[in-house]
This record gives sequence, structure tokens and C-alpha cells, in this order.
Amino acid sequence: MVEIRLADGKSVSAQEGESWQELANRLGVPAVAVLVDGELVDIRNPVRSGKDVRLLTLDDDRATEALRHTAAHILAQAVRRLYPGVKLAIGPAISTGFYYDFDFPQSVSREDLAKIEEEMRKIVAEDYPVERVLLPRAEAEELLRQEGETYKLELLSEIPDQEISFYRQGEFIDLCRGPHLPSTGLVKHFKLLDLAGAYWRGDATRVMLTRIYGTAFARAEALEEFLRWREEAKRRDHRRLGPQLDLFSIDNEGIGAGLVLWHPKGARVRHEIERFWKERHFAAGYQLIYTPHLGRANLWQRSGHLDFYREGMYSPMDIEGQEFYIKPMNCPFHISIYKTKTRSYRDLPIRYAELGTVYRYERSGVLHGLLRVRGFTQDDAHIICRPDQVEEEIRGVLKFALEMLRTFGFTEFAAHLSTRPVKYVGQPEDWDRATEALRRALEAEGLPYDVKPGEGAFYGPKIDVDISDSLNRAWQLTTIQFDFNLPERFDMTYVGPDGQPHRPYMIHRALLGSLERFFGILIEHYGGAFPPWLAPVQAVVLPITDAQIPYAQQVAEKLEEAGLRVEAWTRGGRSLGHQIREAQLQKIPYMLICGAREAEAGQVSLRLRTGQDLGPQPLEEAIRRIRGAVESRQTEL
RNA sequence: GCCGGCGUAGCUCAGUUGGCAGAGCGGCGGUUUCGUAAACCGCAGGUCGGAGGUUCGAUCCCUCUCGCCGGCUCCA
Repeated sequence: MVEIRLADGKSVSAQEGESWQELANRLGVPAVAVLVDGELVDIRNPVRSGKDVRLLTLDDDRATEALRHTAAHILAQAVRRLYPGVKLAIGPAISTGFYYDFDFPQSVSREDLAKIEEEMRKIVAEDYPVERVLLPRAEAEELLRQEGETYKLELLSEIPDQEISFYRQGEFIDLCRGPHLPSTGLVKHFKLLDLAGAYWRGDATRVMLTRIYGTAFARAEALEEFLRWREEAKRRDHRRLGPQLDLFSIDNEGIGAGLVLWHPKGARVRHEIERFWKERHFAAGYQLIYTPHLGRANLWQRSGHLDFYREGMYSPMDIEGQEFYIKPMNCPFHISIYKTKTRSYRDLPIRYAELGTVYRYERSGVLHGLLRVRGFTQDDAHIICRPDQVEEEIRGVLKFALEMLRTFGFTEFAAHLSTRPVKYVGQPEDWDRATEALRRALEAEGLPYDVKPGEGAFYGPKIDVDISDSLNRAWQLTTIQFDFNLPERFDMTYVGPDGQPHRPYMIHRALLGSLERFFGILIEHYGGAFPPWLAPVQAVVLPITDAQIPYAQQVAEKLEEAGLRVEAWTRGGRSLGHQIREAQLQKIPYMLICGAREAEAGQVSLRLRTGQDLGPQPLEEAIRRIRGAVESRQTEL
């Protein structure tokens, strides 16, 4: 007998060898999968004891993974029917749906997706039961060999088990771990989305397969919502909004891929970001520094970059017989400043901050608007401190980071703590102290985090903070990393109370990541409609007829005197509706409308970007409102 | 880099089964002076991404090249 404790606290007992399906039937639950102590399990599997067992029905979000996995199999089955000779690779469920990788005998394009989807609908209508089949290893191998599934054979060779699980639906059978839904008829709401190349096992030295992406949901509304979400993401794409709002451009042919041109409006946003960033850094005890873009080969030799980071660096240039490299990182320069004199324990902590522009080689195919570029400015800083200061410093940085991100309108965070990998430098005691400091800082801030064991860099443990944007997409921004490598390599020291040299701790951190990437994320988060303090143009003055042009100019001057970024649209000949539409498309937060009545009374009619009409009011009142929103750096108008 | 798709006016896009290159928006000139998301008329604007080839003739077909978009393990 097996004792099973259900989520509602009740316990049930089941026969040894009984399946979850039989148990669910006995309890009258229309379950399609099971969650046993947090692990998704196939409903056909034999029962096992568990402390927290949930029988999942189709509409349970936690069953979605099984639903999508089954959808992937239906895709593979359809492709098999339509393209004899195709070989199957892998087809998992992913966070946004599922995919399946194929080796097609012929080339397949997007236009073929409709045909494949149609075949999938037939398979759903045919409603095959999905059976789990356990085969002895030899038989499994024989089956795959018969089918010519060379990729599956490779996967099989890596499975240690002697009994191999397959899933069968109709004429289709696939090597698969599961779990799956009980039948294909349950996959009602799905759509194929995309087609792309993907290396077998993600390895660029191996063959290129064709990957078909799709998604599936239990409810039609959820699928529709997902498709709407995708459309919205497309609409907010910073690569579309950037040129549209005249924020930036990238001239691949004229200048080079991955190199960003900041137009006046984008540069204004950047300036406001930098201004705020510097103000806060000074307040937090950082010292601002500037360092060059080039450094001699021996610098990069000593830092180890030439040994470990060469593929990310550009070829050296020759200057009077000396090799120079353009910098991929700022650290060696910061360290060089530290080393210009003897440092006392009393001098620490030292916090050097720089908006440092670096250049890194990225393969052409991975470049992506502002999010992945070859030249970018890191909001970099290095904290050099004594062992007894580590904890306070880390807490300070984390708190500082969250404060800054909140000001930019991000409120949802998730952190990751990455610990010591197998290959590492430095002393284990240092690693432990550093890791503990990171952990305690996360707890002090009440930040939810997960631990990624062994995921730290070879030179130190780290915290990464992801934000989630207005479309619920996660972006990694802040990173706080210990470095036990460079202080050693550069022999950084401070003189302790004992008069002896000691090795300081060095913490490397970036809060926003890079200004380019952060700007791209901001554009998408706000859909180009920046909060007033960041908006390149904060207000626009619109004269209703040409007679109000002089008044509009006066109004604009008043706003300028109040320190606001304002445009007066005085070219004339445009209807109010036209001007409003224009201002709306440019996402200018405030529109000050001047007609004859307003000019007469020294008023303006205030319209917000949100479409809200606040009506006529004294000019001073409008200015007060706008200044208030700007100075408080609030996200609302 | 690799696989698939795509490059036509400043922008969004039509189009030609190989025969003088099209619209809307934007720009410019004029008319209109207008109350909360597009007034009206006219004009200019193109090496049809680039190079080579096939052809009487290429934006269209072929080859190469440059660039863009989607993607390149969330392990069966």
C-alpha cells in the first residue's frame, strides 16, 4: 500500500502498481497530470508516496507543460505524415509554448506552417489516446534504428536507464520522458508561430536543424490573450519605436553593425538617466572617474583578458610599435587608479564609478537593436574594501540598485545567487564569506531569490537581479560580483593597522547594465511614452489659429524659464486635431492648447497624453502640475 | 558564423507570369484660420540594397555580395 497525502490535507492509500489515472478515476477527479511534491508527473505512471500530491485538471496552469509537450508530439506526428523521411530531434515545452526540431529532407518555409497546423488539427480531431510504452533498451534501440531516427539514437545512448519510455499516439511513437496528456483530443487551442534554424544540441559545430515554434493553452481565451500580448510586444519593439520617435538609429552599412547613434531626443533621455545616476552615486559615496578607451597589450595580459576573454576583444592596433587593445571592460583602469598610491585601511571602502564605454565582439547574428550591441556604456563601479566591510557594502549596493530601478518604474524583481563553480580561483574561505554576504543582503532586502549552485564566474560569486517589465518580461539588469582574481593579478594591497600589506576585496557591479540596453528596455517598458522626467519633450504648446502664435511662444518661454523641455508649434496652418494627433504620436506627456479664450485670460487648456482633457486653467497652475510630476520623478502624469 | 524569410520614395506598403515605376503619410508651394487623434489643391522625390550574368530588353530569372528579421538546448 502506498500512502498519498493530497494537497487538501486528506490522505488516501493506493495499491502498489496502481496508476495515478486509476486513483484519479476512483476519486472522481478528471485529472490529466499529477504534481507530486512539486514535480510534474505523468498520469499513467504508477502511484508513489508523496507529502503534497495534486491531481491536475486540464485548466490548471501547472498542467500546461504536459499540454504543450503533447502539442509538440502532435506537431511531430503531423510533420511525419507530411514529410516522409524527416528525422526528429527534440521537442520540449518551453515557457511560451513548445517547439520541435526536425531534420527535413527538403527545405521548409513559413508558408508550410498553415499546412502543418491543418494536419495537427486532424490529429486532434482523431483524438488518439496517448500511451506510455516502456521498452527494454535493446528493443528501444532497434525501434529507433528501424525508423532511421539517428538523433533519437544519440539521445538514447545518453540515457542510463534500462527501461526506456516511449509515447505512442496513433501511428506515431516517440522516445520521450513525458509527461503527456491522456489524449490528443485535449489539445484544442494551439497555434504554430515561427520557424527558425537551430543547431543540433545548440552546438555550432553540428548540423543545423529546422525548429518549428508553437504555443498551446487549455482555454481559447488564454491563447488569444497570448497572441495579443505578442502583438503588443511587436508594437512596443524599440527597434520600431526608436526611429519612429527619432531616438536613435543604427547604420549598419555606413557605420557598422551594433554601433548606436543617439539622436538628440534619445541623447536627452540618456542625459537625464546619467544626471540622475551621477547625482545618486555621489550621494551614495561613489567617486566618479573617467578612463581611456584603449590600453596597452601588457595591461590586458596582466588582467588575464588576453588569455580568457580574447574572443570578445577586437584585434590590436599598432601605435608606434606597441600593441594597443580597445577595452572590453573597465576594471583594469579602475585598478590602475587604485594603485597610483599606497592605500591605508582607513581609506577603504573606495568606490569608483564610471559610465565606461566598452567594445566587445559579438557575432553578427546575435546583434539585436539596442539590446545586444558591440559598443556600449556600462554603468560600472568597483568597490574596494576590507573584509570586515564586505557585508555592509553588499547591502548598500543592493539597496541602492533597487531604489534606482524603482525610480525608473520597475517594481517587480527576482534575484539569483550564483555560487562557487568547480573551477575557481581564490580561497574557499573568501568565497564563503562573500557568498554569505550576498545571501544576507538578499534576505535583508526581502528580495525573493533562487540559488544557482556552481553558476558563479571562476573569479567570484554574484547576485543578478532581474526586473519584470510592463509586459511581464524578465530582463537581467543589476549584477553584483565579487572578484578574487584581479586583486591578485594586479597585486592590489592596503596597509592594515598592523603596518602590513593586505589584500582588499573587490566588488564589481553594474546597476542598469549598459545604457544602450537599459534604454531599449525602457522604451519597450513604456512603449515610448516616457514618464515626464525622462521625456525628451515634456510639453508642447499648440495654438488653435495663427492668431495665437505669439501667445504660444510666450507660454513656451514661461515653461522654459521653469526648467521644462518644451516645444511651441508655431509653423501655423495646422488644425488643432492635426497637432494633437502629432503630439500624441510623439508621446509628448503634456499638451498646452492656446485658443483665443486662453490668450485673453492668460490661461492654457491642458490635455494629457493619456487623452484626458483637464480644461482651461491659469498657466501657472499648469506649470506647477508639470514641474511637480517632473521633480518627483513620478511615472504618472 | 549558420538555417529560414526579406530588401521597391524619408516612413508604411502596392506592383510587374521580363516591356516607360505606384499609393498614402511625410517634405516643399499655395489656399484655408480651424476647440481636443489627420482641412483642401498642386509640386518635387527612385541606380526597385550592391556587383556580375542570361536576354532585343532585368526591379522581376540566375550567381555572388551587403544588410535586415526570426532563431541557434528552458536537455529525450
